[in-house]
Amino acid sequence: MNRIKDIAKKANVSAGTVDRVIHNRGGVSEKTRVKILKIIEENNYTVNPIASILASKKKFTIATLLPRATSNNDFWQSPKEGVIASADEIHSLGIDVLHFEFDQFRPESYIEAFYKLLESDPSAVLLAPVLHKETIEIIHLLDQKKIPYVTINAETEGLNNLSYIGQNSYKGGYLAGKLMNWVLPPNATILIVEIRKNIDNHKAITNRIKGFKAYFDEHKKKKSIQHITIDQLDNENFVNQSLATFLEEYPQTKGIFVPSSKAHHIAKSIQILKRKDIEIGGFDTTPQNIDFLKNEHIDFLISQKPYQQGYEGIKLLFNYLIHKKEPLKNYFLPIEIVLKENVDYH
Amino acid sequence: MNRIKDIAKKANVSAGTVDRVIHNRGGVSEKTRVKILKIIEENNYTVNPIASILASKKKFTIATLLPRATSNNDFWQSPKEGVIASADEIHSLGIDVLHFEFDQFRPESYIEAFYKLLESDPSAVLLAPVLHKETIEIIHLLDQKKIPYVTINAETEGLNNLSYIGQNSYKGGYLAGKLMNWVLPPNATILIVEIRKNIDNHKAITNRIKGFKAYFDEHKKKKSIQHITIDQLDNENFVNQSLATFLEEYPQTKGIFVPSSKAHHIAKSIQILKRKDIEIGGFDTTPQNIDFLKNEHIDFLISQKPYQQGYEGIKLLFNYLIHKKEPLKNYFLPIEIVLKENVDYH
DNA sequence: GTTTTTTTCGTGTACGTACACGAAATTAAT
DNA sequence: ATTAATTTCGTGTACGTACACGAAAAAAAC
Repeated sequence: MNRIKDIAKKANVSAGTVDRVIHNRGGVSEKTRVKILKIIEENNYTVNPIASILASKKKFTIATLLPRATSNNDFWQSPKEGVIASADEIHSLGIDVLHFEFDQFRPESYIEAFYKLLESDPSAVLLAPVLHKETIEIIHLLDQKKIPYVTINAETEGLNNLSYIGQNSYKGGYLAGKLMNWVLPPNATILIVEIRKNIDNHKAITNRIKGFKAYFDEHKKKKSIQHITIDQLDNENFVNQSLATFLEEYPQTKGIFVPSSKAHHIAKSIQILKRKDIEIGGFDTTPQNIDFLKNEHIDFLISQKPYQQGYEGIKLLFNYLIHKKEPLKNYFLPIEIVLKENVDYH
Repeated sequence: MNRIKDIAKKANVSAGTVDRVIHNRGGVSEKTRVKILKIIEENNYTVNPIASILASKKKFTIATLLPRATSNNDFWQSPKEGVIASADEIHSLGIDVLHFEFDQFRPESYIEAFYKLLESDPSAVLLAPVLHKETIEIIHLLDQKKIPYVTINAETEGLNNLSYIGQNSYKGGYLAGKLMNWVLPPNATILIVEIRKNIDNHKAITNRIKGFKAYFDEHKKKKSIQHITIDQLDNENFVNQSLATFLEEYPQTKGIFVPSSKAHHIAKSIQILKRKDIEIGGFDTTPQNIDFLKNEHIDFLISQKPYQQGYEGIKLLFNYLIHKKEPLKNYFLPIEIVLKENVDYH
């Protein structure tokens, strides 16, 4: 038996007093406080979290702020699923998780969702700061209210976030470089396809490209690396045209690196152009990407483990709120290589 | 409010009666039983596990039966760490996890540990049935006592296990085949190095080899694949000799596949023999293997995610015992590719 | 020394469920 | 109809902690 009662008896005080000491609620003389702490120490007593949660009326709520998944194919579906799975596990432990979503291409919807989130007065927040500028502008409201927050997916500097959970984008690109080098013959030309213009917020993509190039630099593989940017991804003809034009100009192109989750668009065009000799590598195992991985028009994908970002993020906040467990500042998730041969166990 | 009391009130019975229905403890007329079940359904009431655990005196214990890790470098260190981490998380929820270990090369120690485990009268068991024959002989004692058990790491047929958690070895070998093919020039000879003779229990290794060869068969890559078996791994000279002899006979050898966790021994010899042109692939990210991965004498490793095997195994049993959540029969963990470039985030 | 203020701490109830005990209701036996 | 046997169910207490309330003790003010 090692209950609050037992500690109390050993200290010749009541359970209430011990409780006050444990929770730093004051109203206890320094003398008895020290005595009780010593006895707690000696008996290495710890509160029974089960009883504690039951007795405590205070309900914790964690709010999440993530881009809305526009379809089941969307990248953002996965973090959401991870969040929900984690939330389910801790729901019975008195934690509620509220979801707030925004349109990642409409900054104003981000701000709007953020304010709604604030109104819910959460105990903690999980957010994906993909809109960098806006995040910097409003994040101080969380600091001000002393609401702890964890960021996922987008590494962002200058935040007082409790932790970041996600991938090291540079290393992800670097690994992509290695894989691309593996699958390509010597002296091939590589094309890097960027998708949107002026996306100041997608630092991750920039870092991936840096990492990708760094691999070739460091290994003295003198490959020609070209860039194009394709804006109108939804316009299939436009994509085909852009690629066809490029490939005419650079016939030695044997590899295409897509540093975003949109490799499947490129793979589709390459399929239409009947260029079986071109290897494609990209990021994120969305259903569409997986389709092209399976039919061998995409050679490799690198997963950011988005599900885990959501899952671990919620779990971390739970441990912080309930068990007062101080997390690390950064949790870099494994950089997972997904090929046709292992995608099914992914 | 959705408490047992509320359900009781709606059904015009007392909380005790509802409790009896929930736990199938009998002593309730069919009529009221059905009524209560209906009301529970309608209000989708679920017991509060917190209060339930607190009120329940019954303590669950999960026993584990795993090979002893002979050093921190040992493969079996990881599942153990996963088990411990998972056990820590649920300890406060009233679950104790007891560890039983054996020497995987002494079957009698396995039997001995098994009987000790039985004496502890666990609520459930997690075991790695690496000793196949012995497992088949004694596992019925668990069935007999109706103790549910989960197996990890070694896929074994003919067991009444609740679940299996581990890798699909065949697919692991198949993937290794693809990677080996990527890194090798055409027309290279490949050597498969088996480590111990007569290990009837390591079905996984056999399956990996099958998968490995299947890749080359299916892709019509006419590579010459040779085998050797090296017994005395600890005898470094012997290993060097064996490899040197083989390489003399087959000078075209450019790749070595080690379908076990012992690739580092081979890598060391190849390093000594100064054959930088030979690529090595193996399994399991033990510290020693990682060392050779980092110094580029091993090209790739495939991880079985041993930590997750332990972690998820305990978690699954917890959910089964406490939340009565029926698990799937098989949980095949991701087949993770580990290269020098992503090993640090592993 | 008395009263007032402040500090310190003990008591009691609540959290939601589990389960023992025994009372009430129903059914069976006479 | 009475008693006995059986079924059905209500009550009460326990699990260990949190926290409000207010009493007792100590300190301060007069």
